[in-house]
Amino acid sequence: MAGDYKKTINLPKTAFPMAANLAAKEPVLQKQWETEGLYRKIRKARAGCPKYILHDGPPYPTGDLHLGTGLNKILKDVIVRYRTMQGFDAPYVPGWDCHGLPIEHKVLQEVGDKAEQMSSVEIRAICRKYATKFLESQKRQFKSLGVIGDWDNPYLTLKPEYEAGVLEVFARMVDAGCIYRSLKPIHWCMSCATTLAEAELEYADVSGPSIFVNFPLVDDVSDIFGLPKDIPAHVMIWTTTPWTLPANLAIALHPDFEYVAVVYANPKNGNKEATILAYRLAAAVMQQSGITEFTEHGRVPGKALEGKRYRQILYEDKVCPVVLAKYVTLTDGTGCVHTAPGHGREDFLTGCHYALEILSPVNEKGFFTKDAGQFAGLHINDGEKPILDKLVALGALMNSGRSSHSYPHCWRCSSPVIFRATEQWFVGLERSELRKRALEEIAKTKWIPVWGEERIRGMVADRPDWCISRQCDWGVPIPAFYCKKCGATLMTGDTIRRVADIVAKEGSDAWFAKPVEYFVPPDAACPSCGTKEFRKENDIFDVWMESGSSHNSVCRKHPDLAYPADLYLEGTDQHRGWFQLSLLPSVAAWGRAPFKCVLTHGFVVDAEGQKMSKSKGNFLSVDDGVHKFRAEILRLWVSSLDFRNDMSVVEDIIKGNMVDMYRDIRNTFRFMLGNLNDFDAAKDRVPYAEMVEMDRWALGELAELIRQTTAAYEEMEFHKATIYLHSFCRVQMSAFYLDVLKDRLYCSAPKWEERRSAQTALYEILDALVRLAAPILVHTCEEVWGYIPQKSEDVESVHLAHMPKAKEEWTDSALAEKWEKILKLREDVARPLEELRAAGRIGKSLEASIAFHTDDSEATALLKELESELPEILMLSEVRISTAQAPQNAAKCDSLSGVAISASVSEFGKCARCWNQRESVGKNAEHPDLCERCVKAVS
RNA sequence: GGGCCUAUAGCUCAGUUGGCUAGAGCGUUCCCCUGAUAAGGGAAAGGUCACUGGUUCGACUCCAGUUAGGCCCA
Repeated sequence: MAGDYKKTINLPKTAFPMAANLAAKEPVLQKQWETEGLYRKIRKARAGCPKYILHDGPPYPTGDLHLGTGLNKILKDVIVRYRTMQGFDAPYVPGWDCHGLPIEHKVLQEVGDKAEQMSSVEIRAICRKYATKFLESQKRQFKSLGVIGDWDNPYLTLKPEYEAGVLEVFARMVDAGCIYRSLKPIHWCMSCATTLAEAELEYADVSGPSIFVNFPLVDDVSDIFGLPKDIPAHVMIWTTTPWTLPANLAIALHPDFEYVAVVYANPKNGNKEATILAYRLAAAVMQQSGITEFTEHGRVPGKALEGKRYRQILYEDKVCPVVLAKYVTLTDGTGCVHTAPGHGREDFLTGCHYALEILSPVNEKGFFTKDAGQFAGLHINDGEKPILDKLVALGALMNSGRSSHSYPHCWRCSSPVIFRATEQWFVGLERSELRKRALEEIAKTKWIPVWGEERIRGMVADRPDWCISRQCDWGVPIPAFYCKKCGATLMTGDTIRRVADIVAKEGSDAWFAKPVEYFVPPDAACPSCGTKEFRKENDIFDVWMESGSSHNSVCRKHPDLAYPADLYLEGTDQHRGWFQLSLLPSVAAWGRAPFKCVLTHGFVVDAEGQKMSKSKGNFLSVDDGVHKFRAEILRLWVSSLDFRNDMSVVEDIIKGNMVDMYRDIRNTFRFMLGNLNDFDAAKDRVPYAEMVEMDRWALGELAELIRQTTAAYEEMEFHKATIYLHSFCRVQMSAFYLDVLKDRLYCSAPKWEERRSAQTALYEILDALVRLAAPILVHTCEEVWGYIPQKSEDVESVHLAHMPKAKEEWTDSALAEKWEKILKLREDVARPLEELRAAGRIGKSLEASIAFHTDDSEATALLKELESELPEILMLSEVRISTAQAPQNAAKCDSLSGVAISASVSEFGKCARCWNQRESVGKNAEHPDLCERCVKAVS
């Protein structure tokens, strides 16, 4: 009876469940790793090994954790685990960037009006609480992704020792001469009374005035343009910020553009006058100003007008120069640019070039100062009208309208920001050749992808000096002292280190809580006037200075880490952010880049490729991702993408493709585990040379997989590693090798050599596969590891194990070549079988018989050589080779020229045990329903 | 507006120095198996290589531009 024979075959047996049940299993494994202290065990196991330092870029602990931040951590985790398994000591110390405006802003909002009465120390305490709360939430989410690291001891920029490390870097930068204090126009929020970094600006379209103003020339230009001497000449400018006109100190022309003098009758008084503007814009501007009758005179390049003086129209006795600047364009305005060095970045540069005053007659709340003369005391928003009125009265306002353009706003209070010159601390890019040295370090660093180098190079080459002052409370103080008498600055490397020592013990709160005497060296005197009384600096550091000092506070200080780091890995937005602002302090303080290699990834975007944001409603947090897909699926998804591009989240795709992909890999593991159930690697292993050829082929494929996958990990091309792993499970294993192997595994007697041969191959494959996949499928591979009967490496966790190495003997190119042909042949055979199946004549391929028809001697020779193996390999009842004419319906054989294939229903009896249809069935008297092999197997 | 980047089947990716009919896996459709079974196997359909020009005997590949999207900056 068939039922009886079923008991005699070796069906796979394993407790490894088919259903992953990740929702339940992931937290259990994560908890287990935590309680068993896996991270510490790994450190211990790899102690003394070469280090591989991936230095974590600190996220900001506020709001929901973006899935992209989770993706970043997953990528880091894959790298850390891979390096660990390659035998490196690869510690991972995660960190958080805890200070800064966003938290302070939120806290101040929550506290409300009471904030006015609170001290800095009190506000900072609330900020600390806020940061800690979100940090813990983010930590939990990162851990839920299966990311391993020193979660119990992360680095936090708010810890005293971290803060002291920032000051140490700063002290060295001061020693190196890179730090200076200067008046400089910077983005300023009038309502918050603070400077703003670029990152703290939000651009929005605003509608504002758009005016054209004539400034009367003092110097004579009649010869240049061929004008009558008696006509007063002007230069016409255009501006959308009339309130900056009191600060006007120059008018900039492009040196090469052509300028003309236009003569017309002033509509206000009918007087004939001339004004200069760019030739290409002249007619349009005049017509726009409602002047239809005018004549153009001369045509000279801007450089011909350099140094000509004009009168600052708002002030009787002020004379300013015409200057040249290459940033002047002809897209808007007149080609003559109103220049206020105290109110614009380019204006400032031009001002520096021409040694103009950095005039900024506006105070911190936005009111004109006495330097604005008649406008003093007015708020700039209220000053617009008086200014325009005066221009009208003077007949200088040629045109006045409104225009809409993009304008920066404070991210904190959303009010429009201005450029205002104030005293600030700067990192000077030209000091101590910082820019040059930074560029050299960029060239020495490996950038992945390569265009990252071009990107950051451009940014560093063009960036202005770095303003590191912030007028806030939540941060590390800039440890400067000012003489109470003369205002001179006292700040040296040594005074800073003195503060750093105090901060290391007491935290930066001390600066806000203790009097200045606590910090100033006992005998310090003002370098300028000798006074011994000082006041403390109120400004704190830009947070980038803090996170940019992590190379010192973390890499140099942490016992597990090292400087420089092997790798920084963040999104490509950090070329301007953390990468650059870590590079500058590191180069200034220690003379080299803090990293050897920088890897960047794209962003997580929605299904349409649009960026995810809360306002669009397409935002996904890490928690959302884990709940929807589970960490393991998310990890597989992240690993399957080419992360150099943006990655779009399509929920159905992740749920469909990734879950299917996961299942393929999981079931491959399960099949192998089930069939190794009775295999004792110590006793039953078959030496390579004695293995069945197909099993040797499988090991050859495994060797290739190990090579390819390892190379992909090495190049950090995880999507390739993932494809190789999946494709191996799916194509080489499930669709072919494992399918064919079933007969041998199930139907041989348990101890037969050919069965042990197959098991040997399966054992090696399982052993290698589980490690190759472990950096990605951290939970599943750990689960599999627990089911492997005799591990080749006696460690409790797969994450303590090493990456597999292909044995040299496994690679047999002649064998691989031969089997490549066989696999092609298999595809050719499948088509005629499909026809039989469609006709309802066979079900499984074992019921069919195949005949190769050929008169080609080469093909015949090859087929003859394979004849005896082919029934097993192709899972057929019988394979015949015929030199007779092929029948009409024979199928073409693509892989062998001159060969046709015909399929027919086998006439042999079906073995009741192995279900093969073999000639030998019925030949044995004792077991008339068995084939020859099965007779042996049951005897 | 400027710098950098991306664009190949429904999805994720290959496509070497320009060279036969552009590949793979997944998904889809149909079929088989029921001894991996909420598994497994097979077959088929699917692409104007974003678009437009140019260079070339020949372009997915090189060049220019356009469109869409991303990051950074104004």
